[in-house]
Amino acid sequence: MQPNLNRLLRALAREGLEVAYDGRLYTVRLQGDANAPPAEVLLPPDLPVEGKAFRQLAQLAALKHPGGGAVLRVRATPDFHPGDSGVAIGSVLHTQGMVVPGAVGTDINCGMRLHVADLSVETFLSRRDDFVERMKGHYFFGTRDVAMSSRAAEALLRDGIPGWLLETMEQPLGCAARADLSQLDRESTRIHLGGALEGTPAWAPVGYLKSGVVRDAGLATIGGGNHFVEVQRVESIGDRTRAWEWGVREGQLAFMIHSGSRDMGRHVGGAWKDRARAAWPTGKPFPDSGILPLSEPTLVAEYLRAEATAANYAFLNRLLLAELLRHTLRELFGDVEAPLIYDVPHNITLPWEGGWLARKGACPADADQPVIIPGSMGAPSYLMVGCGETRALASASHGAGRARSRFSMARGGADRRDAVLGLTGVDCITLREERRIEEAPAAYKPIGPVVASQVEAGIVREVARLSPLLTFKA
DNA sequence: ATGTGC
Repeated sequence: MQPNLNRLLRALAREGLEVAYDGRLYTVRLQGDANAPPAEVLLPPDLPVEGKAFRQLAQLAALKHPGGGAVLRVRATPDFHPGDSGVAIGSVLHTQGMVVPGAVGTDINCGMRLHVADLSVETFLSRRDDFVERMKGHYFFGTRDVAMSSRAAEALLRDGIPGWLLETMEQPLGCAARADLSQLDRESTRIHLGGALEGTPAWAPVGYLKSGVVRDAGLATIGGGNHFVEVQRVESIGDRTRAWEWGVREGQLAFMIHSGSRDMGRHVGGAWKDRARAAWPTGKPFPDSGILPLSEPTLVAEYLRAEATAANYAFLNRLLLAELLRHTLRELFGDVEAPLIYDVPHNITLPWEGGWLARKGACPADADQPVIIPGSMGAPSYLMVGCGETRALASASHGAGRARSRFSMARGGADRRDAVLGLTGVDCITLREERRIEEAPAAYKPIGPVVASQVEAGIVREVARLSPLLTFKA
C-alpha cells in the first residue's frame, strides 16, 4: 500500500467516492449508488494513484440510459490515468444493450503492430544514417506515395484489410505497387480479427471516395502524442516455445508501430460525440460526467459500424507504415524477410460475452493471443501472451501510462530538467524538438512494475522483451 | 488522440 493512501482515500471520500483496497485491487464506486457495478483497478503498490482517474472510473460504472441497457462491469489497467474527455485512459467497459462512443473516443483503433526482421543489429546499424534519411522522407516529408483506387478505399472501409487487398491486387497503386501483395494477404491472419470489421464507407468524410483515385495525405503517417515507429532488438525471451511458434528469436532486429486512424477516427468519433448528445432522450438530464451511452438498437448498430469504418482505416495505416519500413530495409540490405508478428487494437469496442467491451487504452488479452505492450521512449517494450483472465475483462495495459502532463514537462523546473537528463542514450528522430521533452522517459510511469503486476495477476505472460534502437516520432 | 485552437 502506498504511504499516502489513507490521505488519498479521505480526499476521494470528500468528493463522494467510496474506495476499497484488498492489497491488490482497488474497488471504487460513487457514494450512495449501491446498484452500480464495481469498478476495479489493479495497481502495484509503488505506482502513483490519481484521484481524477478514480472519479472518472466510478462515473463510467454509474452510467445509465433511460431507454435501457446496462453497465455490467468496469475494470482499469495498472497504467490508467485521467482522460480529458471524461473517460480514463486504461478503462475497460463491459456493457449489455448499450454502447458508449466516449469510452473509445476519437482515437479509434489506436493500436500496435510488431514485425521481426531477418537482419543482424550490427548490419542494420552500419547503415543507420542512410536508413534514417530515407524513413524521414517517407514519414515526415511526404515522399511515401500512398494512393489507392476509390474502389479499394471503399472496400477497405467496408470490409477491412482483406477487402482492400482484393481490390488492390487488381489495381496496385502508389507504394502498394511495390509491395508483395500475396505476403500481405498471408499476413492478414496475424491481424486481430483479420483486420476485417464491418464498416460503412458513408462514414468517411464527405468527398473522400469521390474521385477515381484516393490520395490520402494522412495514410502511412505516425500521428502525434505517444505514437511512434521504433526499431528494436529482441533483448530476451520469456517463453521459448511460444516465441519459436510465433517466429521470434533473441538478438533479432524488430520494428514496432504505435499509431491509429488519424483524421478518420477524429471525424467518426467527433460526429458520434454530437450524435450521442442529440440522441439523448428529451427531458432527461444529462449525466454529470458528460459520458453519453446509446441504447436504441439501430443507433447502437450504426455506431458500431461507424467505429469499425475508422478501425479498418487504422489497420491499413499501420500496415503501410510497416510496408514503407520493410521496403526501405530491402532497398538497403537486399531480400530481407520481415514477417508480421501481430497487429492489435487497444482503442475499440468489440463483442464480448453477450455484450460489448469498450477498451480505451487497453490491449485485448484473450487466451493464447499475442499482446503488445509498448514502452515509453527509451524503455523496453513487451510481447506477451494473453491468459483470457475474465475478472480483468481479458485486457492488459497499453503501455506504462503517463505520469506527468505534457504541460508539466514543457515548462521549466524539475520535470524539464529530469526530462533532459533522461534523454541520454535515446535515439529519437523527430522534427519537433519539444516532442523529446513532452515524451521523455521521465513523463511516464516505470513499465517494469506495470507489466509485473499483470503477470502476477494471471492476465498475461511474457514472451519477449524488446529494447529500442531508434524511435521515429512526428 | 486530432492537417489540434486562442
